[in-house]
Amino acid sequence: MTPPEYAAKVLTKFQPLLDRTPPRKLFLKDKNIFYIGGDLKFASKTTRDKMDFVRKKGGTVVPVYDPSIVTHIVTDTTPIPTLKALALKSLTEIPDHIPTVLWSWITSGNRGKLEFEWMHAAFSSRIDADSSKRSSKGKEAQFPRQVAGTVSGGVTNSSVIDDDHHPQTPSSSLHPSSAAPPFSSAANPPQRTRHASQQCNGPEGDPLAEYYALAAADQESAESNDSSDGEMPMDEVVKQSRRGFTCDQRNTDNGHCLNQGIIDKLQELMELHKEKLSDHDRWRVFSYSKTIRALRNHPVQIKSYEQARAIKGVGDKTARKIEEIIQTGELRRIDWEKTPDVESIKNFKGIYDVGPHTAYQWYNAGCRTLDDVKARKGGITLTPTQKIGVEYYDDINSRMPRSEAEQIFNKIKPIALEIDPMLFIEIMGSFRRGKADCGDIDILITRPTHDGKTHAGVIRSLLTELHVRQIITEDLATPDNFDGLEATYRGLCRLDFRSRRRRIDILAVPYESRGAALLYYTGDDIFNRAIRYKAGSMGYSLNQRGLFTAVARDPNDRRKKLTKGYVIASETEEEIFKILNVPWQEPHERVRAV
DNA sequence: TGTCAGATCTA
DNA sequence: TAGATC
DNA sequence: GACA
Ligand SMILES: O=c1ccn([C@H]2C[C@H](O)[C@@H](COP(=O)(O)OP(=O)(O)OP(=O)(O)O)O2)c(=O)[nH]1
Ligand SMILES: [Mg+2]
Repeated sequence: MTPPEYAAKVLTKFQPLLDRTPPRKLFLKDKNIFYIGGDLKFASKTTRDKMDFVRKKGGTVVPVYDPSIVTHIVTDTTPIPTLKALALKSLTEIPDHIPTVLWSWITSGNRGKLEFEWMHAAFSSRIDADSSKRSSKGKEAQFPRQVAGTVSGGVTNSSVIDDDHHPQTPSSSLHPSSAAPPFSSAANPPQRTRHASQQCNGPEGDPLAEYYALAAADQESAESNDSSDGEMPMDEVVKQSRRGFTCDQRNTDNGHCLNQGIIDKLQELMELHKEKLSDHDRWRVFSYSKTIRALRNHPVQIKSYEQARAIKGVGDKTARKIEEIIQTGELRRIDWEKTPDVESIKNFKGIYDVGPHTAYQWYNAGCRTLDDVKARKGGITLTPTQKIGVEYYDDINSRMPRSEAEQIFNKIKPIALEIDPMLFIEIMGSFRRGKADCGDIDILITRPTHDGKTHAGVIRSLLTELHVRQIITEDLATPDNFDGLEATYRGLCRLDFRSRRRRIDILAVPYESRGAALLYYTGDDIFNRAIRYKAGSMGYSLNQRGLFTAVARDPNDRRKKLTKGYVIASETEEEIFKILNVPWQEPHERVRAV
């Protein structure tokens, strides 16, 4: 568990406490305090009293320093211990919107109203730090949107906004500044109807106590090796990386999200970028999805550019967008990206085996609707797979209840076991993650070799049998080798003759690869990419066969492997997690998609 | 400025 | 090899 | 789009 996660947990856990005291006395409401007492590892009596005080006044005590969460650092000690507590090497690394104040600032609230932060600045060098600081960054000029119609007849809609020339904010002249309603109305009301509950009391009445030990322990293990850069921590200096690995961070079980308004807008924009063709747009989607995930797990309402910017993965551009959403409730870039092709492209891509390239090809051939495609308008051609995709368009694009996936699997499994009772056959993907609905059925097959036999040949038998029984009805992609230990199959299947068609995938792997295969096939896809990325950053390579070391890559084309490397783990998921220093997560915890 | 996962199947 | 998909 |  990472420090921010502790913070998040604590924050959500004690939110209900805020309800008790009359609002006007809660002068620390919305303040997230990181308090630095005398001793880091041990919360002394007075420290605990102070924390209690903070909470009583509506504040939140954050047990671990995370600049994206903390609003105030309260310290009565000198810079050195303070920096140590923050894991920073210089006071200048503290963002300007987080003031470092003395305890006296907190108590000043007792006189009716908190005094100015600068009056209680702990360090003169940071006297200018101010929590009320808002973006006030150099405002970007406004740009007129270019000829709107340029792309419509054009070929490659790649969301061609070169950011240097067309900033995210289209001119208001085109979108007559229709004074949008303040964002607050949309995102504000975290109706606190619940009351403080019993569960909040930990040992000794300090509900945070249990977290200190955990956090401290975790700090050590996390910071000692997992700097997310994979570089050696040279000195004592631990610099706060802005990069982290998505696979390391579980989702916080946020019932409701304080930043839903922001998320909705960014998501809408992301969905538009998904329909574009260029690599640039693909990476934007990658980036936005990261931001959205971060916002989902963020326990605090984002209220400023600075606050947004403090979140890992949120850079200048996105922070500006968030600021716009906060201030106006709108995001003009959405209208910019909402080009006429988006809808057609989205529909075309719904056809199985049609991706961005084919979709635009057809669009440029004059197709606009599915009927156009069916009519082969513009002389377009379809592959056999795509024809199946058109025929079962609706089936393929609907998800099935978990129970149906289970029923189908329960038909398939006995058939497989009849072929070879020693088979290991499991249902994977979203089903294994416990999802209530499944986009398809993913089946993993392998077989122990203790008795000197293998599952060679069973894929052929199984597929044949499933066809005969009309469980599998169409093939989409058949294995390279039907009789090997490795095979991937894709097709359509159905529970019975009156059921919808469902997508089915079968993966067979050698027994030694079962751990890596389980890991891969459980996903989700984002989690896989993240853990593989982490592996790569640590000098390993991870795929469905195993975790490899010493994989040499072509420096010119990094996708090309020069050496296969050596397997160092593949039989269990656990060993792979362990080596990669990824906290163990059950399948249902490996959800990263937004 | 390069990287953001790594593999299989099809045409 | 590129495109689509897992 | 973000980050090293
Ligand atoms: O780009 C991808 C897609 C999928 N997978 C892995 C993870 C995923 O869990 C599994 C099965 O893929 P599928 O497309 O079936 O996803 P799912 O997680 O099962 O979700 P759904 O319910 O949409 O099928 O294959 C990847 O590693 N990368
Ligand atoms: Mg699936």
